[in-house]
Amino acid sequence: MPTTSRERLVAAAFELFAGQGYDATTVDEIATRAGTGRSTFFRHFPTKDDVVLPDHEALLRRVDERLATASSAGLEVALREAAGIVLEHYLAEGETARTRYRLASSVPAIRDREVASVQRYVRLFGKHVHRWLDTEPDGPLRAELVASAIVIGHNHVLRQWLRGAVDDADTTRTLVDRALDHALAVLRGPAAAGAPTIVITGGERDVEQVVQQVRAALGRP
Amino acid sequence: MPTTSRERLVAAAFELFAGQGYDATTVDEIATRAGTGRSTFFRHFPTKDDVVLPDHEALLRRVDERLATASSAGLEVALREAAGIVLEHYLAEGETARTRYRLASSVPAIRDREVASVQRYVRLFGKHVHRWLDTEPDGPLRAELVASAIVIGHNHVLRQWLRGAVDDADTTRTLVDRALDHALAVLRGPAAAGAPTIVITGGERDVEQVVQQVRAALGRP
DNA sequence: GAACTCGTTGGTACTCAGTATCGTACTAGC
DNA sequence: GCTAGTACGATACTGAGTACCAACGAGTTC
Repeated sequence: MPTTSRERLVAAAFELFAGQGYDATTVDEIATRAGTGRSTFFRHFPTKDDVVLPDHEALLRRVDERLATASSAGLEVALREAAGIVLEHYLAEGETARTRYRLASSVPAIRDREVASVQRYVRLFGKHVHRWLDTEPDGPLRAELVASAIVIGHNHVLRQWLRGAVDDADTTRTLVDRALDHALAVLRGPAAAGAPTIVITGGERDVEQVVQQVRAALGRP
Repeated sequence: MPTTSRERLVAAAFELFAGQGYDATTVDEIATRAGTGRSTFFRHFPTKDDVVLPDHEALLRRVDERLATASSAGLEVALREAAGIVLEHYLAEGETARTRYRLASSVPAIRDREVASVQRYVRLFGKHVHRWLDTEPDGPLRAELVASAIVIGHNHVLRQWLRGAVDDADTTRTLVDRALDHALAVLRGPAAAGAPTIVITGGERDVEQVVQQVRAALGRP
């Protein structure tokens, strides 16, 4: 079983971090346990954190590619699928992702790195959403809101899966879809200048019922 | 003018960072320029970054206090005022805040710290919004969305002021108010289970016009 | 005024992350 | 068999952050 030194380093790091904690573990120990030199560690990972962090670069690239090909009509689908790419990556990682999550929950250094990564996804989504909103009033702000809403919706459900509160992959996918309904409502509901914008989410969409609700909501029938 | 050593350290750090860059400046240099010892630096600031970062602790505490006293009816007002507390802090800081912004824009280490700080505000807002949404469906997710939307709206305008794109304080306040309209729309638009929830933002709220819009939107008149 | 706190400071020594560099072993291709 | 490229190990260095101790000055008490 001659795994690569990179893989051995990752395995050793996960074991040591779990066993004696992140701060109490030195890069020297990780390298020694992996049967390699300290130089090799830093040749594979720029910092100590990176050995347990996922490869966001590749993931961001794939998300970027999916969003870049989105047409105006297919924007929502593209956003959902882009979020799906990330979700599927984590689901495929399985237990590794969950171990990392527990680590990030207890080690501030790793948590901060993760937060910074999340920000990169928000910026990426924002870049593309902005392309579709740039003619609209408050386009840049709304693009940022939508992008962040999508990432939050996705991560909200992802965390449930990482914690083990949800275990089934299909259930997780369904929940993400529902969470993205909320997120995309932000996209559909611009604050128009002339005619008001109306967002209807959830429930049965019986016209007369909705109309009645509108009359009631506006207060003066 | 015997300023405290803490103040001298902050001043020295800003000067050196601006002059020769963040990475090229050592804590030793900062301490020497401030006419103090290296020990004194770390006695005042836990890390090198912290010397130029704002005192988020105090700010978070004040925001927390404002939100804690919010009644159900005054929730939106409380959220706006809480955001206002942060805005006023930056406006009062003036040029210092702008210098820090330029620093954070160019130094990844500082930018990451700022991103982590922003996350703390989101969590704080989320904690309080959650109290008001916990009976509603998808309360935790919606609370997170609203909290993040408020912080994004606030920061979106704040950044314009920091960059100097907006210079007048009153204009900035007005823009934040408008940005928070978008953010709070997320709060008002829950995805109800039975009856749909309807969010109407912007424009004239003439009932018949809205009803007509609803009929058109739902497609089957 | 001497002794006694107590908070602020400076100095020294240490650990460890991260960088730079050099020599070496292994492999591929000609 | 030779060479170019690549992965590796070892060493030495910088600088952030920690731990500890000794000194100084301003009260305070006897």
